Amino acid sequence: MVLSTKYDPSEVEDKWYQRWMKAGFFHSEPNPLKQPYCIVIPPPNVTGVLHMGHMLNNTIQDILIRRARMQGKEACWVPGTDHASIATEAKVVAMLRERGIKKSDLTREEFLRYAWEWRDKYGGIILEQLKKLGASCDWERTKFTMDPDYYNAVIDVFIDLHKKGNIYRGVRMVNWDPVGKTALSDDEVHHRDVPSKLYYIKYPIEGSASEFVTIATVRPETIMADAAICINPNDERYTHLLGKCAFIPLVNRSIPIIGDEYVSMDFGTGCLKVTPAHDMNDNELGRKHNLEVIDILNEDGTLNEKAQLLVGEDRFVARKKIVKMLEEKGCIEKVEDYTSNVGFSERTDAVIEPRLSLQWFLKMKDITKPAHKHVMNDDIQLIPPKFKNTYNHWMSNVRDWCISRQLWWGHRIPAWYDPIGNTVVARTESEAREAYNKLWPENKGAQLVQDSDVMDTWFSSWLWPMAVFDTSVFRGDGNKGNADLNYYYPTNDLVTAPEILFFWVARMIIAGYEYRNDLPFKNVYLTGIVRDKLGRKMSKQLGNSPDPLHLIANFGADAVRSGMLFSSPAGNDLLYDDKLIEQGRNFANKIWNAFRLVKSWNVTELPVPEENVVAVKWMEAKFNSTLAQLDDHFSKFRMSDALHLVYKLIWDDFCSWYLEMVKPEFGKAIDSVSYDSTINLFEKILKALHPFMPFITEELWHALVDRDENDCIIIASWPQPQLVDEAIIAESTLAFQIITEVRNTRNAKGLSPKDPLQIVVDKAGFELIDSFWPVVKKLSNVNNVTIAPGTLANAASFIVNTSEFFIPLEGKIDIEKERQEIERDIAYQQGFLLSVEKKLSNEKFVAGAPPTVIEIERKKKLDAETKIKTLEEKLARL
RNA sequence: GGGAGCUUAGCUCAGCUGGUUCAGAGCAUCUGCCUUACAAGCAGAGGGUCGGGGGUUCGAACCCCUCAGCUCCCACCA
Repeated sequence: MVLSTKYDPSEVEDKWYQRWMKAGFFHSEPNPLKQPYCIVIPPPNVTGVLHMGHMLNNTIQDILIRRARMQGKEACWVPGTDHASIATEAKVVAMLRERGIKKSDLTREEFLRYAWEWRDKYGGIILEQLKKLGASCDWERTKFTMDPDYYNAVIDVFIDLHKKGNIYRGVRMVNWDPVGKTALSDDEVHHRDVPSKLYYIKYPIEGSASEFVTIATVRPETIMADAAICINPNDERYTHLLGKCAFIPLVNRSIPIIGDEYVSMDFGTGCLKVTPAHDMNDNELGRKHNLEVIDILNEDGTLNEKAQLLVGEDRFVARKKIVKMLEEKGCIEKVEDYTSNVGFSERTDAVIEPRLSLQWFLKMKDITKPAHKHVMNDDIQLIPPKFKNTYNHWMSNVRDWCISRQLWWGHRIPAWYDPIGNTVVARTESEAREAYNKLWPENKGAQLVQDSDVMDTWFSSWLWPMAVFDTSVFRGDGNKGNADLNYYYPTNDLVTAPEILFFWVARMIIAGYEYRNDLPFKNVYLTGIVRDKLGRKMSKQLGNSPDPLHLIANFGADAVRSGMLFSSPAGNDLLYDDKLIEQGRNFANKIWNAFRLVKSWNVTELPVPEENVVAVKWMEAKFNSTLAQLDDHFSKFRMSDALHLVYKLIWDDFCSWYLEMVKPEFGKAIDSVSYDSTINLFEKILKALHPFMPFITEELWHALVDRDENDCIIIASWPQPQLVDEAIIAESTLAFQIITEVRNTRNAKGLSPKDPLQIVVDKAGFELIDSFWPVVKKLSNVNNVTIAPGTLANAASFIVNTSEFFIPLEGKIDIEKERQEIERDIAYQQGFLLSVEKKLSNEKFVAGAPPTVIEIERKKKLDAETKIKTLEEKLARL
């Protein structure tokens, strides 16, 4: 069999993914004999396509799941998608527009039919892409937040929380998108600095013809909605106006002049026009001072009748026109250039209008308490822990959650209204009718209309860790849940992005305590954002995001997975560079070639060479030591460090050292004992690597040894930690130093690696490594080690651990160069010695430092003295 | 404005309780090698006053103060 020198992942990856699926390795069922280990996927938007953020996030989840599976746990990774009401509705609207259909021409039912059609066609794409990455999700459990049972669960929650008095309907300021005609959550609003103007407008004071008060505003078109003028009560310039009234220019409506410390004295004129209907802060102020709310804008951003002026004009057109009108009236004192921070809709890019709107809200104050507490006391751990502070800050200042959205795609609010504004909340129209008739028997027969809004997407995804298993526990009827829920919940780890810590993570914790009185997961691993190598966020506009599927096609999923992880500490952003993926590919290739080497060996019954005995013992020790560190890294979610460890184990320890130690000479066979040991070690290493690089490890697992097709590494048992032979590792360090020194000597003297050399050393030096001599001889091509006291002339020499080693080299020594090197060494050692002596002669150090530290310093001193002595002798010889 | 965090090699970052695993890793760079597993490789090497200043301590990358720069989150002053 001829194997290519390059590893080709393309066939291998699809082949194994299919076999794993066929064998059902991803599927999990409750098993009382096994410990459950469960992750619920952060459900990607149904509209989504895989981007680099998903790649990182899901790679980490897959690593955790695969390792847990190998550890013998009942590993269950539940996949699914989120209906993402705003994003999906936007895509459907866009699709309809392309077909020449306007949303406004459709009925709700017609629109939803298109929406489902769309989701049936495109909704599964992202999950298929995850398969390419190797994600070992339990696809039989795939869930969608608008599956019928999930849909009903969301309705149940609304009804239950309403019954408990936690959901109410109220007039509140929301971020209004006048183009999308919908309320947006704060995260759907992006702020940008835009150049604008600050207009100074004069309001005449009532009862004093010549007196004015001047306010500064960027929104002159809203003056008709003013309810007051506010000054700071400490501002002596204006205190005399308190209690008086002023006229709004053009419309000549009288408004009171009030005082509040909210107003800053040094901004603008120190006088603020208060417009409760069109500004968040003014709204607060208005509520505080009981001001009238005058809403002069329509839902599309045009002025309405209440404005009296410019009715029907768009707000920005109105702004220009009103400025002109004010100028004509002489009401503008001056206009300044100004940069204001304006909110834009993430979806339509329209300027956000703070707007009063009748919305449904969830009271957050009480319901958040357990969620707050259990993160602060570490029942739920955030990783990295710095996010605890952020979480605390947010949970201490929660606002009520606006849960209604003016969209059609989503869970429709189960509220019905009669023509005079009475409201009933119920699961179905007939239940609503029944309830209504009971409450208002006198209105029996009145027309009931269901609220046309749907709920915020997060109001469904906050149930995710429970609802993926059981959607029947949200009715508040004491249902304790099914076997799945009781087995898998609480889940173990959640892997997600920090930017949705509040929108999603916190709310799942809230829902978990509300409906299960238990945490939804124990650990929250917050990944960083994937940026380009210049540190910019990846975005479509910049075109700086590579297509993950292309990367997988070009480099293989294993390379992409490991490449991403090479540089991704928890919570830190990842600066993506193709170099990382190349490194991953090179790594796969390295393993492949190690396999090719081992596979090329002829095995026969031979005596085991001395160096192989040492090599196997050493590699075992190295493996066990690495495994212990690996398990430690995993326990702390240090995934990148864990990978680096395995990388080093394979590349340095296994390939560079171990295989070179046992590798038979060209054309010669290997003994069966060494071969079996090598296979055994290789298998263990593949296991340790499998969570990171599932495909190549599975391929080699089968290529290395003939196995049954279903005897797979994916279900093989994770290696057991064993006692580490520290002595052999310590000895190897010295042996490797000697080998390196010999190689260096060769380099320096221009000697071919093919020419064998000799080493002469005294007894103490020889005994330094004892069992490793055969290894040293093989790896540095030394054919003879002689024990002789004293020094050797005409030889290169080096010092390892205070012993001097000589390599006889007739006529190859450059005396002047040697002298310089030795003198430099001596100078360094003397400086070092001086600092140690200084430390040791410091009485306070000797008195204060722990004995072990002093002992170490004493040894340093002794070693330095010995080295200096050796070096001086060497110098004298020249 | 409120909060959090960062600053260590050319780049990306480790460095856990102050002391030999303390100045590290990977990548990049340089030198020499197409040596029968691997040039996607092998063998080596160089490179840092741990952001500046001050302090605590026998001892500081690590603790405290201070200055400078950067990043993120929240609220955003009309």
